[in-house]
Amino acid sequence: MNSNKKKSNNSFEKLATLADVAEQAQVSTATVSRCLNSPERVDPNTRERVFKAIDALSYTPNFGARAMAARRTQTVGAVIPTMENSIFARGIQAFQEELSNHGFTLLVASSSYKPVREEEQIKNLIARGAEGLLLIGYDRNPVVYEFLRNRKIPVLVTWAFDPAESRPAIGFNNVEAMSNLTKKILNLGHRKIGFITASLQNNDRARNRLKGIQEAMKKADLPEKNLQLVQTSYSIDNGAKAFEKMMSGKERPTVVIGGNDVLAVGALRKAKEMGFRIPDDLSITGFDDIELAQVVDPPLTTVHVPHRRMGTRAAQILVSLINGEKFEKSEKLQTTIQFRGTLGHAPK
Amino acid sequence: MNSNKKKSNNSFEKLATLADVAEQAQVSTATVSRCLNSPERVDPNTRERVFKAIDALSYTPNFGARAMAARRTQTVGAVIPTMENSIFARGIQAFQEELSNHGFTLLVASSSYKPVREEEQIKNLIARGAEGLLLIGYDRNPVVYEFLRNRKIPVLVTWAFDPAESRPAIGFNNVEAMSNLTKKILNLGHRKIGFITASLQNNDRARNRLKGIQEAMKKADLPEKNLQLVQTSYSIDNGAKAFEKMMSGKERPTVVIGGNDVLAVGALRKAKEMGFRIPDDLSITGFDDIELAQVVDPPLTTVHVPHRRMGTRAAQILVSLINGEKFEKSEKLQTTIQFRGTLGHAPK
DNA sequence: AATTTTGATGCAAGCGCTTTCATAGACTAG
DNA sequence: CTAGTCTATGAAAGCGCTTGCATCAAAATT
Repeated sequence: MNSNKKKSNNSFEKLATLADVAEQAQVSTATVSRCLNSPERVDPNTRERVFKAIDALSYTPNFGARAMAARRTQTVGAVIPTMENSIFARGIQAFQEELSNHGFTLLVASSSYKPVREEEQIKNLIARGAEGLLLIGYDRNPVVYEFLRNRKIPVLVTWAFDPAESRPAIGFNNVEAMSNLTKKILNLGHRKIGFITASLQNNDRARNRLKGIQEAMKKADLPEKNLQLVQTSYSIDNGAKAFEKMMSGKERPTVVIGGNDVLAVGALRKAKEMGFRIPDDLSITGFDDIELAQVVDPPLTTVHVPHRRMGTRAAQILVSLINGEKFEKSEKLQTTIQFRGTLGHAPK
Repeated sequence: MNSNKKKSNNSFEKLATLADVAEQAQVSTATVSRCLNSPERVDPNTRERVFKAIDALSYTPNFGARAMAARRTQTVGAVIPTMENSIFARGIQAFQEELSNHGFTLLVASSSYKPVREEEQIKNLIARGAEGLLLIGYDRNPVVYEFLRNRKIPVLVTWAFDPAESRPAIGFNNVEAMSNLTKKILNLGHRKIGFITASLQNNDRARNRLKGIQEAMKKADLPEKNLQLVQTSYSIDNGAKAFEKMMSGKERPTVVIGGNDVLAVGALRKAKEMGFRIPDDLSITGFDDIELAQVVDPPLTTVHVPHRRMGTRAAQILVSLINGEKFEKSEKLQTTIQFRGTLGHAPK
């Protein structure tokens, strides 16, 4: 054989590395690296040679090596409860767009609403070099927060805003949002309310939405027993089942509040199947205002959440957190009630 | 100060590394590494000491370093056109579940239906160590395939199956699926067909669906002009707009085929707004059978795709491809027509 | 013309891990 | 009792990159 250096540049038994590019372009690895990271610092002629070599070898930098040497990754992580429905999709999309405006890449993972899974995913994202984390809601094992604090990873909570909590957050006040909706509902004469919610455990958002309903009812002097509760997990079918269960009792509510649009839409479907005329016989409301809400019939009255604004702002805040800037106080976004066709007066 | 070794184990100015754990546990880094990767090969007592140290230091392995040293990542990448609606969600979910059964982690990225963006994301995933790639549909710049071949990264195409293509794929035959649907439609007496589709450029799936319609029409001796086409991008609102445009001509179709459920649902919404009774005045069909299809009113007749099966099988195939096994021939999954309420006889 | 400044490049030390090979002690078998 | 076999561990060589520092030639300044 010939030289005992690297194998000939023409065969691909190994992936091309920086060193291969350097050799091919007759420069040092340092120069190649500079071509990639601060091209203005290298002579145009050299630069051209280098890029030619890069092309010729189909070279791509190895992210792991780069991250290790440079000790930064320009990556942030987000773990959301689910990707199956679009509850989080629009917000995350905006988050990611804004992130890339700042030169960051997003890694998303989902937890299936399971705390254990969330913890795994958080560790995974950290291991992969996430320099900051976006998490949904406040509720999680304190040791997770402690761990993150130890590792000095900035965390931003979103999809919730709780004035009683001190950690950085951007979101809406779930208590308030639901309380406002409930007031409207009560104004329409409803006195018996059904609430289909996700499990209240490990879910401050669900709990606070419930709290919002309860507060509004209390203010209207309605006893607690006028509120019926069904807990289930988020899916259209589960919403339908929960609705059926709720309506099988003798004390039927005149309005069913869905913990989110997915549950509400399930309830709506089942309600129509069961022959209810909406909203004359029964009212139904949702939460989130995802696309789904507009296309069902009648279109769903729901709490509108400014998804995109939340995502964009979250990105800005997280980036500044990563850059070591102090974040003075959490930001509250306003929700509004989106009246469509499923909320009406209580029937006689 | 004291020793000039690493700083004291109690302060967190740097993140804990393998070496720190080793020092704290009084073993070599090799042993710590073995504790993590093949615990059975280290003495139980030692092991316990090591894990205690790991806990004490909140240590997490650095993925980049590990990947570099071990030269494998147990990671696969997928780039899907969009996360905004749930077209791909169920399939990807199943894909990911099956992947994790095999000890692999999934990295997902989205391209927003833009080839350039897809290319970036592919490179990004490769840089991050993806050992295999799941891509949607066949259509993409040959240099991308060439690049991937050079890097010896197995690629599996999905959401499509084309007997004329040779690369590994698992999916359904878009021509056939749409042709079957069109036959049913023609049997119901429809002669003027509208098709709302995503852009046909860079999208073999959309093109093949069109081809399916055309073939069926040809077989029924219908002239091409009986097919009206509107191209738009995937969103409910665009579906609605496209529908409006299509109906503004004088030669109105009696059936509107949506290139997917999202477009169909948009068309359905607008149709109802415009006063059409569905399916008496006009029929509408979709493609994909996502949750959306069940909850609109009337529920959407659509082409059912076995999302979960496709995802699961894709994972199995990709893993075996990564393990160097040969993949004999691509797999075709069967679609079915899901009759619901939006397809009826052509009006008089 | 002598000196300083500037710009382009190379050298080499790590970044945090895995893994091969060597070693030492504890057992087993002859 | 000695040679051979295991088992548990450690030493050290990278994996592919970035970057501080050194170097050197050319340009700018005196």
